[in-house]
Amino acid sequence: MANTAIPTYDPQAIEPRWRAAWQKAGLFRVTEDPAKPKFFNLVMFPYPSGPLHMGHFRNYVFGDAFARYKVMRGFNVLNPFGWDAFGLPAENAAIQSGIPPRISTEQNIEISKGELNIMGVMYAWDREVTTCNPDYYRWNQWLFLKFFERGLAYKKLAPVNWCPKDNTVLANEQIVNGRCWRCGTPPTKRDLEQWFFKITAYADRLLEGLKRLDRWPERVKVMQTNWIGRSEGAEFDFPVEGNHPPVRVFTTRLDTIYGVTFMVLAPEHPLVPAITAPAQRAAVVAYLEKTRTETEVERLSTEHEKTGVFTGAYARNPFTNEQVPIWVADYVLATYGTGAIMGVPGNDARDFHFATQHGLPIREVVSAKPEPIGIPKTALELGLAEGFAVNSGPYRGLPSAEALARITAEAEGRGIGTRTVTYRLRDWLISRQRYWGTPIPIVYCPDHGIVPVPEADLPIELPPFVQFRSDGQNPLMHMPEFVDTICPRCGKPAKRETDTMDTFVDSSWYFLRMATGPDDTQPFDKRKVDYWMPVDQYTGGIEHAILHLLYARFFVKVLFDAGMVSVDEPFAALFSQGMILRFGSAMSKSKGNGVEPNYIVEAYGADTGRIYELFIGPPELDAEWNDRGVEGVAKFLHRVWRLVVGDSIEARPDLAPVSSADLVRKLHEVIDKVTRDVEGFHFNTAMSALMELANTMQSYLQSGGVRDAAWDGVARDLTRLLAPFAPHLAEELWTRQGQKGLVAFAAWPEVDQALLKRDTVLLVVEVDGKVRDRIPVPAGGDQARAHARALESEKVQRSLAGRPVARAIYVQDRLINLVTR
RNA sequence: GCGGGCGUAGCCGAAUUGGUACAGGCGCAUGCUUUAGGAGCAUGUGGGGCAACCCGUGGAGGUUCGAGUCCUCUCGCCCGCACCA
Repeated sequence: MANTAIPTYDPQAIEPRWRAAWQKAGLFRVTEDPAKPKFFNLVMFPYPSGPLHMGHFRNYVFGDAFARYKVMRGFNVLNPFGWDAFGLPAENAAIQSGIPPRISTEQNIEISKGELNIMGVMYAWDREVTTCNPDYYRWNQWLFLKFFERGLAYKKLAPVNWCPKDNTVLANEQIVNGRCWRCGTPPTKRDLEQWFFKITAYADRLLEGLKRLDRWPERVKVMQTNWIGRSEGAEFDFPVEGNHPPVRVFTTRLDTIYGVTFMVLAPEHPLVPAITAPAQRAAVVAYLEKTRTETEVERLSTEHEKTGVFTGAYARNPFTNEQVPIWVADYVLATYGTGAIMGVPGNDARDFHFATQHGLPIREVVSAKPEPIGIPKTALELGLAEGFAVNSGPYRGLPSAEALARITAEAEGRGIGTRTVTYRLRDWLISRQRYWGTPIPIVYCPDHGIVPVPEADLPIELPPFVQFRSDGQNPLMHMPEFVDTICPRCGKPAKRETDTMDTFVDSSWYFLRMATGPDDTQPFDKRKVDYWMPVDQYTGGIEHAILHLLYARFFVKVLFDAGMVSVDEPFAALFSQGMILRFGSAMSKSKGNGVEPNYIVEAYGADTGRIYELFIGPPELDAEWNDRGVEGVAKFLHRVWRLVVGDSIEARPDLAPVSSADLVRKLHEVIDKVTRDVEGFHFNTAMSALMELANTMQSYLQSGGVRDAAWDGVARDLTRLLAPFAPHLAEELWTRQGQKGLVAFAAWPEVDQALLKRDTVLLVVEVDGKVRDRIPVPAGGDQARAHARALESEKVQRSLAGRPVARAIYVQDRLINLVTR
């Protein structure tokens, strides 16, 4: 059947030519043109780890296809890329290999860029951002100073999470299941002076903003909401017997105050040493030592065991005037609320376990009825805590909510408590005791203490070449030429901060830099940023649901308050794509289950790889890579080639004929479907619609259809529909169809609603809800006519078996249901 | 434990508001091509039954003319949070 005069589809021969053409034509080269509608399309920029695999490409192919589509829809599309280039892997690799991070990073970027290119993934490279370049990180330092000026960057001594493997501290967000997010090592606690960003000041704004993000996945919003963990309650003072200050507790259930039978302080609570009685001192000290040396994992593993010791001190319940013992226990966290709680074992499952374990009394204060019904025996029954206050003095018999309101009012009236809101969110710890990051622009002066580096002295450059140490310490600490400086205020000798910034600082504003392009005078250009922001479509992995996406939102809110940007949410629409799995787990270098882009390009061509990634499954779900599936896509593209370029097609007169009108209608159905699917990021169903169109074109030719003008129109539109997804093939076909210019810049096909209409539809006929026949009827017909036609059907008559039709349900052009009962 | 989501063919998966269950791909079967192989192309393909028909979206009920879709219960799987007072 192969006609030697017709060239076959040879992707390796055509693809490089079209990539050169796009570069020459400036695909994705943009300027801020107020006359055109803008579209900021962004994929999360990666860490430059060198060779990519097809798992990485899912994100890039989605982004590239979507950006190309938006160009065809007439938008001024900003489609930039960059490298989140600071961070531990390069430094750790350098310690192993001796190659400086700067060099290995550059090499890795070149490798990755080459692979993006051969897959036809194009970007506005003139706006590339590489975070480890001084012309980027100097603006990190500049922004740090702005945060410092606004009181949003501060230093404090705090018990922090220390990763002994990575030799650095970690932010709370970077502890995943009690382990370091990067290397999986259980962190230990250390008391260190560290730099923080005051993200807690924005807790409510970060929550409120989520409500407006209607084009974000629900699960990401839920995760962020839980992470921020807002809870309303009251702070409340318990006087301590003896000459001690009162202990302040936070509770959301002040209505249970009559049930307090003990109090608990966190081991790190500052009052613990002061109030501990001499007789208990040894036991308390031993307990503090034990909790201190335990890792998070060890504390988690003893989850159900509520350890603690009595301090020997007593507090007084201001409502009952009862004496209650004060304990220390590590189930109370120093970093949440006030670091102290009132123990209400009759209503709180944790307090119940603690009381049971240590023989403390349990009193019923919440009951299902307005009178006591007896203490619940299991923790399960606790926590179902809404009911009526009982054993609660003047408040007994009141519903929980009312008791809460009244007791809170009394506490406020007596000046011993106030309504407060507490968050689970902690301030963002940004110090890292590592070399490969942005130096924090601070100087320590013996006379002036913490002194910010003046803007004019920026950047504080990271020494490009350093001697790494076997003990894992930050090499900067041991470089006098870096550390020794003078105080910007008094000129006397002073020391530089040697900690560097968390790399999540770098990624919190890179999109603003991309919206600006190269600029020596400022971190970003407000005019350009106002034009491009917010990001209209942001695509990346779910692993950043909290970390990066929360930090970036925080940054933009701060910059909004500073008048530097005009939006306070950076990402209008977010898409979190699933991973590509192979042999059951995520593709990765270490597992050796990656598929290399080079292999795909050489074996099938870049377009096959791209379409397969789009077709493999629902974009938001993980998908298993299947080598045979790739071949199926390759067959599809070969078929498209034969159809469009004009190879002969075997006639099949035995098949149901496809008319020219059928073909054109199918085209418009597919235009409609693909357009809606792409807008909704349903690339898998968009690809299957394109396959259907090709199958219909095949059937048309098989049943004797000819390649006339209508056919040519269909072929041209198929080419345009393919352009964002199989861009090389589409360009080649476009040229072979005699079209001028690049299909990349052609207009996206429009649906002709009139052509979607059918003259005749197949009406489903049901009898008592069961499908009995399908009959052709004129489209848009009325019920009476359809009913009459349905009754003519032999199959319908057989089903009715003479029974009268009691009523009929009619859905125009879809079905008629004849009901006999 | 709390929160979110998901169970459809041998496999991956489609199905506006409740209206023809299974589009598209893989696999499989058959055929074509003088094709050296597991290549290429085409056709067919949920199960049962000779047929008329019957059955079929994890399971059991329910609402409805009509349920993959809505409701109740139940089983299984995945993800997130996890002593947050």
